[in-house]
Amino acid sequence: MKQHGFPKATHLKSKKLIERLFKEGEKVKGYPLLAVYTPIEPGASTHQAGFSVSKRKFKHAVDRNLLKRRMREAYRLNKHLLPGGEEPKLAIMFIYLPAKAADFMQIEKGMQKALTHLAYAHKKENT
RNA sequence: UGAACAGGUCGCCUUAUCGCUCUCCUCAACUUGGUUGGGAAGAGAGGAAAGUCCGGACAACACAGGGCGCCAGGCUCUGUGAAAGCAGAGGAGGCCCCGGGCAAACCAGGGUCUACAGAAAGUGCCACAGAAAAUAAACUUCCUAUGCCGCCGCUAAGGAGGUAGGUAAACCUACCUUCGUUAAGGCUUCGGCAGGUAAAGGUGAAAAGGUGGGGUAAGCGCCCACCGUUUAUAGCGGUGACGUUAUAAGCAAGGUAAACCUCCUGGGUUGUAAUGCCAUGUAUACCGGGGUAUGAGGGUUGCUCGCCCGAUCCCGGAGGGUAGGCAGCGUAGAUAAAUGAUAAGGGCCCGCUUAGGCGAGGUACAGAAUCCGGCUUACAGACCUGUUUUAUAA
Repeated sequence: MKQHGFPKATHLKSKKLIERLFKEGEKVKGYPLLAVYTPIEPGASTHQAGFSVSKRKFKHAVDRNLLKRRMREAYRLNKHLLPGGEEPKLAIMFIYLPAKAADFMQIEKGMQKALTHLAYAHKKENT
C-alpha cells in the first residue's frame, strides 16, 4: 500500500456518520484548523477523513476548493501521525476556521499539531 | 510610433517528487458472478464553467370544455436559426454639434443613442426650485368695460393734438388749441368691494404652440397671415415601417408603462433534489376526538366552475422504521463532490538601473454537477483589424 495515498475508501462520505460526528464528536484544535472526531463502529478497516470550509466565510467556490485541497494534501502527507494497529478507527472532520486564506505551510503546521493532539488523546482514552 | 473608441482572438509554460477521478490492459490474493491491492497506457474545468434571465432536448404527469390568473415577446424588410436570438439595410423618435432664422414644440446638415405597441381608458408618482407640477383654484401683476359704496371737483377734472424743456426714447413738467359736462339728475378723478383675465411672474428636466397684426376696459387662437403641430378622410410614392399632397376639424393629452395597467402575438404544468428500478424496514396495530353514500376523500395545468373515480378519511398523543445502491450520466464526470500540492526554472507585465542586471514585486475574473443554443455580468495582460487624432522621425 502506498505510504501517502488517499484513496476513495478513506474519504468520509456517509451522511449518517457525519451527522453523528457533529452530534457527539470530540474537538481538537490546531490553528487554523479544528478537528472533530469520533470512533467508527467496529468492522471498519481504515480511518476516514473529510474537510469543510464555511460558505459564509468564503463566497467563491474557487477559494473553498483551494483550501480543501490544501487541507487534504496536508492530511495525506501527515496521517502517519495517527495511531495505527488494532484500536477502533476514527472518523475525522477538519474544519477551516479563519476568514482569510492561509498558505500550505500554515495549514500543514496546524494539521501536524491537530493530529499529534488527537493521537495522544485517543491513546489515553483507550488505556 | 503613441493615444482614444469599436469589433475579434488568446487568456501562462516546462521539469522533478508525492497524490486524485474515470476508461482500458495486466499481475496477485480471496473467489460463483465478482471484490480488494500493485503496475503500465490514455483522458481529465471555462470564455465566461458564473448570474440562473430566455429558448430547446430529455423525463414525469396531463391532454371534454368555460372563466380568471401567470410567463415571454412588441417599428419594417431581408438573411440566418429548431426556437430564443443574432446580423445587415431602412423608418421614426430623443440628445448633442454646426448653420439659417427676431424667435419658436421652427428649418437644413452631421454625429450618437433607442426594451421603439399604447400616456387621447383609468390609477399612482414627479425631489429641489418655483405663485403654481397638471381637474382646476389661490397669490403677485394687469383692467375698472359692467354693478355697488365712499371721497374730490364743476373757476372743472380729464381726454386728444401741438410746442418747449429735462433726456435720444419712454416718462414727467409747463404752455397753447380743441373736445367735454351742470344737481330728484348727469359727468369725471382717486380709493375700495364684487367682477374680468391666465396674456405677464425665469424657477425648473418639463409651465399648456412661435412671430407679426387686428381686436379689447385689460387680456386670451378671440380673429387673421406665415410657420409648426394633432386627428380623420382621400390621392400619390414605397414590398413595408412610413413619407408626401389636398381637404375637414382642431391647438390640447408635460414626463414616467425599466410603476400598476390596456392592446396584440405566443406558451399544458413541473424540473435531473425530475423520473425509473433494486435492496432494506414496516403497523390495515394502540389511545383520544371528528367527518362520511344527504358523497368522506382522491384525480383533473396555478385557481375556480365543470368533469371523472369513489369507501373509508382527517386531527392530536405515544411509539416503530427508512434515509443504501444502480440507472438517468455523456471518450471530464463526481456525489461532504477528482482535475491538486511542493520545489526549481522560464515567459509576459511593472519598478529601479549605465548597456549588463536587480526584486520575499505582479500574473486577472473565476471552478463543471443532465446536456445543447443564446442573453447578461466579471476580467491582469497579450495579439489582430478598422476609424479618428496628436506629436516625432525619415
